[in-house]
Amino acid sequence: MHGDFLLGKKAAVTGKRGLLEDLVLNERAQLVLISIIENYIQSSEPIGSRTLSKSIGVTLSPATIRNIMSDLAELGFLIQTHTSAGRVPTDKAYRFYVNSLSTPSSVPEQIKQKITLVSTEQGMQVEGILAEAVHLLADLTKFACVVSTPKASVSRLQRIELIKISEDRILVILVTKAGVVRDKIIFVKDSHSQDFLNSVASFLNEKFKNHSMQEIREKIHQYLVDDRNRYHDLLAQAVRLGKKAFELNNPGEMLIDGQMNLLLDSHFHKQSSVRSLIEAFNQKSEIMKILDDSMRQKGVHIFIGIENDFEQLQGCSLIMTSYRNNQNVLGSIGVVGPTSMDYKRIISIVEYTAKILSETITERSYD
Amino acid sequence: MHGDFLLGKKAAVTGKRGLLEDLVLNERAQLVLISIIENYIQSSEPIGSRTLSKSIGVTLSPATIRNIMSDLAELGFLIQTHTSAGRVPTDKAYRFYVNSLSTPSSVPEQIKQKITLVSTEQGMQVEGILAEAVHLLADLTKFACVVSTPKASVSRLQRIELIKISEDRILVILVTKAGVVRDKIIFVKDSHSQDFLNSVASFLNEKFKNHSMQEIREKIHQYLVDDRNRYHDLLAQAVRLGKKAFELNNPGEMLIDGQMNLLLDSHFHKQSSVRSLIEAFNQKSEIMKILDDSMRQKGVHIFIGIENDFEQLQGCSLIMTSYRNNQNVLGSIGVVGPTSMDYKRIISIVEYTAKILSETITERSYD
DNA sequence: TTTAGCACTCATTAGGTGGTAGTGCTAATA
DNA sequence: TATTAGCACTACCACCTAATGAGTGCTAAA
Repeated sequence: MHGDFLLGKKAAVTGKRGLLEDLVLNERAQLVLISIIENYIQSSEPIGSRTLSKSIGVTLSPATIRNIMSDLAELGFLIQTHTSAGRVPTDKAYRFYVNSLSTPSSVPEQIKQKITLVSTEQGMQVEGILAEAVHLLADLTKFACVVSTPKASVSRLQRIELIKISEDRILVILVTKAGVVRDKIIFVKDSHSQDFLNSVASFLNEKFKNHSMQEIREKIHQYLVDDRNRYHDLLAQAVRLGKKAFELNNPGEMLIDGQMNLLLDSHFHKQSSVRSLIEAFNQKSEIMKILDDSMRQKGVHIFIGIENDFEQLQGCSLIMTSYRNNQNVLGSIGVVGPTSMDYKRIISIVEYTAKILSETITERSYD
Repeated sequence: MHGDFLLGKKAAVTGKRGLLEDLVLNERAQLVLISIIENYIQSSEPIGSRTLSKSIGVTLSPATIRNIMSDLAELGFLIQTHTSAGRVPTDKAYRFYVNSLSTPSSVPEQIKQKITLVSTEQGMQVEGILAEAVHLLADLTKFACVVSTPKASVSRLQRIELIKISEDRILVILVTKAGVVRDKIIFVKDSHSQDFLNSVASFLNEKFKNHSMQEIREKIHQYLVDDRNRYHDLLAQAVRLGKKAFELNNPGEMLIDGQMNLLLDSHFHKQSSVRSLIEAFNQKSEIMKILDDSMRQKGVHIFIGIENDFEQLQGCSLIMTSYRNNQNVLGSIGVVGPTSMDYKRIISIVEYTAKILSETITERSYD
């Protein structure tokens, strides 16, 4: 066998197309591979040597290309759906392709103009802004898009308010630094006066402003186990109410838009079963995990095919990135599409949308 | 022609199957029609005379049935997809069928047990409860389901609260009688003290408790045009803030669940284009209209095929009903499915779910 | 190292066949 | 008169077949 000839000399590695890490292909092989991928992204038909030899810039006979393709297949970049069909890029090929996109392409001015969020003008809350952003993204990409709402546990307290609305119910309002307002109702056994609630609230505000919900919960727990506080009545009551008020009842949520887009995407039907997709979207928790993961890392995060851990989504690629305010990373936003998506375009759109979203939310923040 | 023989004598009209209004079919024709419909609902295959002659209770030869079918077709209850195919019910037939379902069938105990809302236990707000209800409904019916959130304009004020969260921002909390909490942030030019906001809030509470948002807006408008109030500073300020606070910024919303279910329904692919469905769900406003309409009427509301005004949904049937608290109708909930759905079953499930939802929300109300 | 040529594979398409489920019509029957 | 049996006819469907064409791998020549 002579598949070795693709293994580039050092010269190849320093070629124009920035090669990364362990992938070593000579320049011509790269050209062919990228050409196949870009063709396939456009047509979603298997690419044959003859077709390629025409569309590729360099003059190479179909036979030569066949040799190269054959070797690329052997290295796991291409597969055939059947003998005598053209070749189709594998996940590995897309990974190579995405890595080779060194300079992120900028968003066309025309699309930039479309990426604006008008919900702020209508005095909408953070959730409303996120809903608009994810809808916009779905509209531009024509794929399914997801966004996670700011995590309650990491967000820091700007203000808490307790409002008596009936004898046994207290409305708790939490405003976080990020400008998110959460309300919930807690039920109490004995009635409290509004005055009392006010002093509890101001105690909690004073004590916990700027602390994260997580921290607050821990501190309250401390108070509760600390015996000495039992004797101070107001404090004890305040802490007890505070415990209820800060109890996590809002598991991080996510918004989905454009699921249906996937189903009429021609690229899509060829590779993934509709049924598993539906299951995937019904079981939000798994997608949440992926969103959470990409919150922790900077920049755009790309999962191609099997690279994500969620089996039902392994026929898809995910492009995720985080959004933030001045101070903190708040959540992430991204798209779910076929592995044969137009990465260049989608990545740039996701990136730019997240940027606009971040700016919009920063305006709303109290940091 | 002898199609006339289906036109029932008066005797037929008083037959067991309750016939409504203008539809006059003799008993045997009804039996055949209903039999066809029920067969088709089950199999979603065109029904032929031979098949029917076996499955139907009465002994009728295929030839006789053919005669009846031919006449039913002439009257617009059946169509053929092509010569020599069996017959398929039209919208008119389903309408007849639904009307003939005089006694609403009860929900099987087994399903009743599944229809429970657990979100209340987790201290969730009304929106959370609605989300759970619509998800449940989608799960049970395997169709797409929608629910409209309580209309802001008709809901009545329980309590308003104004909270200063920064120099130029005030958080407005509105609690309605139905237990819905709405928050929004308003921006103001000059800073107000919290004490001032408190007196404004208590003024507004006193003045407007139990009034609908719509009424409140009108009254505020009155105040503003009434010159005399201008000289009373507190009042004038309060009214100005109140105007901002009560401004409608929350257009009635709706939640959708289970859209994807439609796409793998076998009945469905046969009749409606996926594309128009997707458009339908992207353009929520039209579905909102239908939900609004069915809020105004009592009981379950059924739109079969072309009976709804929204072109994109005319391949579907909609089953809608309202939910309420003790005092008011709040919104509506329902399903969107193929015209050949199992009406008996779906109607009863929608009805029962709405009942449970109403009970759950009533518990949350302040009426 | 590249290319031309050739034999081969396999999906897709079009045409043809028999079987089947359905119809409408007519004439016989109860 | 209402019902039924019988028959000719239609159209879909599943199956086969042959032809087409895009693609491959291999080999030998340039």
